[in-house]
Amino acid sequence: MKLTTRGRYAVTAMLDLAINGGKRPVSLADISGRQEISLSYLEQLFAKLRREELVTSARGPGGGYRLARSGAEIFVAEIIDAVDESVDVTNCQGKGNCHHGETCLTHHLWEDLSGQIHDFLSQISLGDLMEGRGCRGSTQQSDSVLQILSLR
Amino acid sequence: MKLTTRGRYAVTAMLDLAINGGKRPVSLADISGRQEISLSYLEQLFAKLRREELVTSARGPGGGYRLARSGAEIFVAEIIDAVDESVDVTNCQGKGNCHHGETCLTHHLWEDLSGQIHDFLSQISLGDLMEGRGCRGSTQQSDSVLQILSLR
DNA sequence: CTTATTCTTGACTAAAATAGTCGGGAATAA
DNA sequence: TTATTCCCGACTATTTTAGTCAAGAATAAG
Repeated sequence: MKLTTRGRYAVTAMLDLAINGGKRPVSLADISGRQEISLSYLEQLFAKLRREELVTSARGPGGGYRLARSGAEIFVAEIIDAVDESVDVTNCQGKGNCHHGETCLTHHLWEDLSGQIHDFLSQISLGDLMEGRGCRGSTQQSDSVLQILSLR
Repeated sequence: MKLTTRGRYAVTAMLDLAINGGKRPVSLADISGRQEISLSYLEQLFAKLRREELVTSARGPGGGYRLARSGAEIFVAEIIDAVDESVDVTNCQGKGNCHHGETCLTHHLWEDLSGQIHDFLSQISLGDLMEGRGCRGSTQQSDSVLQILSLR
């Protein structure tokens, strides 16, 4: 698992879709306008999201994308995995050129950290994010996400 | 906090220093040879590590670098912070262009995740890594790191 | 004192990843 | 029939990462 701004874009876009997608699908043009992400870039991202069956698409006027499942069943980790290619395993793994143990040890460190990040993001669904805090207005909101995210 | 291969290089190099550094300082040429990291690249990294006072240097023949503190007192998070410039805060923060709350929410998500990663890596010292598993030979080792890293 | 060693610094280059663009097409609802 | 929207591949620009190069300062060892 890799964490880049691409993953952020994807999660933001999916969250937009979860919030603004009711009965009608949501067009990428709408998401692009609201989230200020380049339309063509969104197209690239959603091609991957569709391949991973996180969204379904409908062409033509009034078309767009829908979540393939409910927001409560789509987790942040899935979204990131869909758009960010997996990390290339470095140095010692496979090649056997592990000189003194150090390389291998740090390798395990990164692998495990990566696992922890994955676990963390696998617990958070789009539904959780939707219930959480907004940006404008009140500072009161449901505690569900705040607990998970340990936001103050 | 950012996680890149640069951080991996730095931790690997520091671990090499922790293991091979006894009374005498360790030259970058040695680390370069053992860890197969470009000497000049190491120089750049150690310039930053020195600025953050994680290592001390000695010039001249027999010179090199030493850990500024004992390995038990130097944590992985410090090393990564020293070499990887802090992440640029994206979109909604500061600018106030937070359209519907979504942007802001994901922003918090990333911030909190970043905090969790930082906490995780702040608990692991070079000393912990040294006590852990090597690459060659036996699969038996002390449990200290294994517990922290939850390696099998 | 001389010299080889090693850090120190800054500028530069190469390669890779990321972000974004462009154009042509296919499906389809209005 | 047409405007809308997804679909797809190739292309470009920008940024980051990794690595190079060269000149110089400190210093231990001979």
